[in-house]
Amino acid sequence: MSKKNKLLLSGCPVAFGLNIFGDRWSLLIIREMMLNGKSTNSQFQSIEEGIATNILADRLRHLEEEGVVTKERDPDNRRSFIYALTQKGRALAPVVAEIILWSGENDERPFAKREAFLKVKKDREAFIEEIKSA
Amino acid sequence: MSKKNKLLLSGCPVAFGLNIFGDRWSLLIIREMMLNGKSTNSQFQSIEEGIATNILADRLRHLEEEGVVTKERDPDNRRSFIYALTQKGRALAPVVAEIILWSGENDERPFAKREAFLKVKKDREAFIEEIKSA
DNA sequence: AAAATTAGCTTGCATTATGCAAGTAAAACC
DNA sequence: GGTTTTACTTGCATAATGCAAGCTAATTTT
Repeated sequence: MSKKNKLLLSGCPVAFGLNIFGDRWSLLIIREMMLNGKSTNSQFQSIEEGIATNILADRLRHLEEEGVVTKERDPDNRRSFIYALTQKGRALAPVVAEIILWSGENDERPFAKREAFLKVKKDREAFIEEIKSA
Repeated sequence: MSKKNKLLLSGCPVAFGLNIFGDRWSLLIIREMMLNGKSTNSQFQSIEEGIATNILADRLRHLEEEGVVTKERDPDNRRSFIYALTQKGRALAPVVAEIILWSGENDERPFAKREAFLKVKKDREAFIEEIKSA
């Protein structure tokens, strides 16, 4: 999402959001933080869908620039950085929750993972609250 | 979204959704159908952000293949096609609603359009119901 | 204290997606 | 019958993504 195209200039809220997380990877990185407790570059590199290291670096930089995540040295291992969701980033929990709900209702593939779906479906508010108060 | 990459094979619900609407344009097309009553190729071509005609054709084809929209001849103008959201497509209303809410809370640009945000914020359920029962 | 390893990148290059302008075909209008 | 409308497709330029290798700093190992 390094392009400065017209999406930026339309005042539309959908376009605004897409400019920040509307690409192939950003929401997957955010998913890892929200659902799987990942927080470092190397942990993100191991995400199942396989993100290239240059793209990962670009997306983390972008999310940081947009105020969705923070980047800080890990005090216990100073060659590592810890990425964490900001309040603005945690506020994306309802978006992630609704995507999970929609996909859970529509994904008929036998290998579809339903754990997250069942959790959100059981108690959407608890799921969101858990992330927001993290 | 014509790529057959690993996102398809991860059983993750977030990845499943992204494969269907996680690109720069699909949700904008869906937005036009949900919010602005647009339904034909030429109407989509006039969306403010400016989509190329080949990309538009590709995305409409993909959304149709995924069962999000239907494509039918306009009986009143047989050179035109009418695209309409399926039940599966209308079920994306909560996703769109949450993106609008998040953006509305975070978009500080002076030219940000707040109409949709205010509407969803005032009564999220009514907004969703209006789309689902359309 | 050197050597090896870990972590987080960057770089160069191939592949793929996107964007733009022009063109095509069928239907409708005059 | 000629022009316009509608929905595309095509060819080509530009940009994004993916892949493998390389680099630097911090840490661990020997």
